[in-house]
Amino acid sequence: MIALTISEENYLKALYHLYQPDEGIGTNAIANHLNTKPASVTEMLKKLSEKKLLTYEKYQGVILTKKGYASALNVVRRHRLWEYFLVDKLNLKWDEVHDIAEQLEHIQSDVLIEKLDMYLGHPKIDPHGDPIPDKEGKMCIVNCCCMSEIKLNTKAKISGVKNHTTAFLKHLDKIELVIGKVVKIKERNEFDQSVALEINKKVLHISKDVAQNLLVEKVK
Amino acid sequence: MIALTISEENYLKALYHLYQPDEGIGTNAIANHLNTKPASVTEMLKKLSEKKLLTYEKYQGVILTKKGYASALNVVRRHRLWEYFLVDKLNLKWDEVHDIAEQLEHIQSDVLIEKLDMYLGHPKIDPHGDPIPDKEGKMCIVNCCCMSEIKLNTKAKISGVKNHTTAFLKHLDKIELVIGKVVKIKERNEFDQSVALEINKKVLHISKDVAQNLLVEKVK
DNA sequence: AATATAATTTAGTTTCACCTAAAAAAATAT
DNA sequence: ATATTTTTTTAGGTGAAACTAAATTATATT
Repeated sequence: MIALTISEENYLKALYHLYQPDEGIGTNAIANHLNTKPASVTEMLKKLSEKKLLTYEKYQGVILTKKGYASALNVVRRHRLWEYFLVDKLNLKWDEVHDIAEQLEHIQSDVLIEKLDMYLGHPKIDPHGDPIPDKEGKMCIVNCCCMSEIKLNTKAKISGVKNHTTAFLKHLDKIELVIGKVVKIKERNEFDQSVALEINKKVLHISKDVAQNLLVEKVK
Repeated sequence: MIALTISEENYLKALYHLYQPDEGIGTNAIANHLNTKPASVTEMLKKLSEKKLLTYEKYQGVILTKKGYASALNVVRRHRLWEYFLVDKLNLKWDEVHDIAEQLEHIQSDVLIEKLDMYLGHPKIDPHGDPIPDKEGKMCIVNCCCMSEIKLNTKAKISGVKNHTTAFLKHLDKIELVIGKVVKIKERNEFDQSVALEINKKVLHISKDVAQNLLVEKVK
């Protein structure tokens, strides 16, 4: 594998996250995701295309190649392992780790990552409920769906978040909706799409915005 | 404190390491230390001088200001804490950690470093025997001197290395001269400045180059 | 003190990753 | 089908941090 710049890695990661089946990813979407401008994206796509990390044709949207996908997954792996480390070993809060992991993910050293993975005990899921790819890019399938799509009166376990912003994560802490908690969906309001949950006999009302960003797993 | 670029931090660190009392540091020395060219150094010195991190006047050599010194020490602190982490927690070998720590030292997050320091138990000495500055820049005085300057028949404990290259550290591993080992200086050869050591009744001959790069502490 | 050598600085380029403004292509609406 | 809007690309520029080559200043030697 050729060494990539931090920017290149960030583009690959963005493409990984923006991927939708049967859709090329647009310049605007990428620019938006990376807080940059479409013109800058076009340039970078040309470069990455020359490196065979993605297939790019003018105006056609972009798709990662096998090689590009593997590189992207590798960045994701590093990011999630570091997040796990920060929370599990250094006791940082789950809302504090994203920006730090954004930096740590770019440290170049395969040995480091292998040793870190070993030290952490080969974790499979990061603190936000996202799966951690292994060395070969394999990761467990998280059998989850969005809280706003689940049927009434089902029991479900909070298994992850879609939104990784500090604001959202802090809000979840405040209402004590942390990963692992088991809830029962009691009511969905037509008017504002808010949801009523039952947690240990108590009722908790959450807004549509919260429900839409929560991932849950059905529980028997 | 203003955020510095990786390059700026590397220059400050170089200046810290190159410091000699009553001497301005020359452009050539810096360029050499950073594997760059004197012309590039001049440019950077101007920039750092504008940021009040050092005092610079054309052709006069350069000296860190209080502010610059503090920033440099902070980089050194981060570097050494990460080295400690890599060896103590991840079980990397002491000759593998330098390049990785060179990258990790630039991660920007005060919280991270405080948590890391706490997690490691506030270590005072890194795996190469160098003192780790605390948050305020204070560090313990390592009362050591060069193996090639020590008197005959003194007992001494290996306490650090001057040379941090992989080649040197691997060599030390091979001859089992690791930090903490207690030796007695038995003989110094006029001819090649090589040194004979006694370690547990056995005799070990080390070259001038090894002796010059080993730091020792006298032992009663 | 004059000259040779070494160190340092200036001037002019390069590369990377970004930018703005304008042009071109594609998608959408009338 | 044409016009409008949106998306994407091109063209030209910027700042950071490096570079080379040439000029300048400092130091060392005779």
